Amino acid sequence: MKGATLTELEDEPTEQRGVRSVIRALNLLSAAARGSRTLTELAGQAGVSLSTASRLLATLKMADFLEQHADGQFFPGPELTALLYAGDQWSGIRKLAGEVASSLRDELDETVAFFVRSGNDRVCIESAESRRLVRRVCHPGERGPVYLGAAGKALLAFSNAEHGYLGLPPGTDEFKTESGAVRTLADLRAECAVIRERGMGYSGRESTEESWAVAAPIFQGGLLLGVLAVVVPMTRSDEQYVAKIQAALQRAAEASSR
Amino acid sequence: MKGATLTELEDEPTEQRGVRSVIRALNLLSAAARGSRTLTELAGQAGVSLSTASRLLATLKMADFLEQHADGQFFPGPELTALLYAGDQWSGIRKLAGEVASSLRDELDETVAFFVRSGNDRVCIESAESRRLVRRVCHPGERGPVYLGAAGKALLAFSNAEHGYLGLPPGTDEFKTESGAVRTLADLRAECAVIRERGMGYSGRESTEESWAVAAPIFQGGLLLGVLAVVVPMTRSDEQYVAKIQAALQRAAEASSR
DNA sequence: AGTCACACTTTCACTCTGTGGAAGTGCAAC
DNA sequence: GTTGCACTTCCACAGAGTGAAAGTGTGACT
Repeated sequence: MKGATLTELEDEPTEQRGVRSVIRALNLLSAAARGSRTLTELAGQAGVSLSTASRLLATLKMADFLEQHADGQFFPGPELTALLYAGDQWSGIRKLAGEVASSLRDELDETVAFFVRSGNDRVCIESAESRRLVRRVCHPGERGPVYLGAAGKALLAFSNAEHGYLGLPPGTDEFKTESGAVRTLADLRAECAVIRERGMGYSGRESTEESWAVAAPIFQGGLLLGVLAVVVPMTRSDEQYVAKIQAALQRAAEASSR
Repeated sequence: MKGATLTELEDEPTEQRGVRSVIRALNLLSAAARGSRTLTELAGQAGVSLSTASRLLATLKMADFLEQHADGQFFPGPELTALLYAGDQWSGIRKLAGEVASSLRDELDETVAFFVRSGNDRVCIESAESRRLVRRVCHPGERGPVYLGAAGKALLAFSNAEHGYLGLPPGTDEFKTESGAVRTLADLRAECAVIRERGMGYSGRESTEESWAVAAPIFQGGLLLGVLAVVVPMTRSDEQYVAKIQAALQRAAEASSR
């Protein structure tokens, strides 16, 4: 859960702790933008006392980052909307992403998602969901470190590395996958090389225990726009099936690159 | 300028003043999302001392709302991207909006924008810019009160008024247009009636001195999604031209309503 | 009508957080 | 070398932000 991660910033023992009231307010804002509505719910998510939440929410409301309907519920406000759309670097890509994703979904009936790199995270900006009873969902806004999962590693492998290198926190050279496996920076480099060679990223049980994924880059004029990923529950993971999906993904990705 | 309006919250003499550090942080965030990059610039825009700005920006960075490149410049961070795509109430609409806007732009070679209502503001979420030398620009994220301009008034006129009535601050019954003209609440009601009758909003020198606009509603299943607006510099405002644009807009809006 | 439960707001005294001036750092230009 | 600039860190102090508790309002159940 995301709330937890952010909240941790508050009681980070060593190093800088940031401005407390600001961190709390941002937590509340995130929670509201992700669908929490009532004061109590928001306060809970952000781990803040009711009175404090009330005060901070009032501030966010004054600044037009949130609005409050007559029944007391909080919703994203106009300034937040404006901010998000003003800063959106991907508006152009998204249309393409949506089309590719849903046509591939129709072909495979598996969830297909489009990821871009933002800072050191991979963020899903568009997805088309499988219609099967057992499915891996992946909603726009899903976010995680670039160095985990097929999509993230593909973003790393095919980017021209203008960003801070490989996205690991400075000084780190080991990290864990969701299943507990330990990877080193050298592993990661090696994986990226393999991915570049194969033209496609693959991962199993990495960002989620129960699913695997393949991800292929989409280029436009030699520039990496993002990656197209097929995410599948572990319950469907036999060899031929994986091969079939890889082939379809390859085709789709190449068709939409220019 | 927007910065000023938000900053005013800080030294509002009477009534609640909100949590100071939060307001300042939000100012910095707005400024960054709107294109300010360096510490000094951001601090200036938000009216905050350098040391404070530095501390608050560090906090925003820790929370992933901003990221900072190697050269020190600040950019919107992954959490903002995630929020944009996670909470987006308009994701479905936006695709449609983009298509309609750019095809109408191609037809008229005037800037076409798509507005939705968020709180008591109209916000541009998509636009296609005229290619003429003299043009009115309108970027996604542009925001203003609902009761000003063709787009805003069209949003008012065709909505089912579920929102707080007409969007004027409670107790107000007069307001000024950009050109200084004074309007009353009664005027506004009357205008809305006319707009409903004509099926289209019109305004001249209202949200900007130097341009006029027409705006038509887009419905989906009887529900107002937003309005499509053509915004044109005053330098092109003869009668036939206005009529031509109105006709084209009407056609486009009806074609994309269902 | 009366009681209870719940969701939220306001108050207030205390404390610890956030503040801004000044000093420090690092870099690029001259 | 020296100067100027952009930014960061330090620190003592003031007052901003905090949370417990009391207050308000609403809706449900009896």
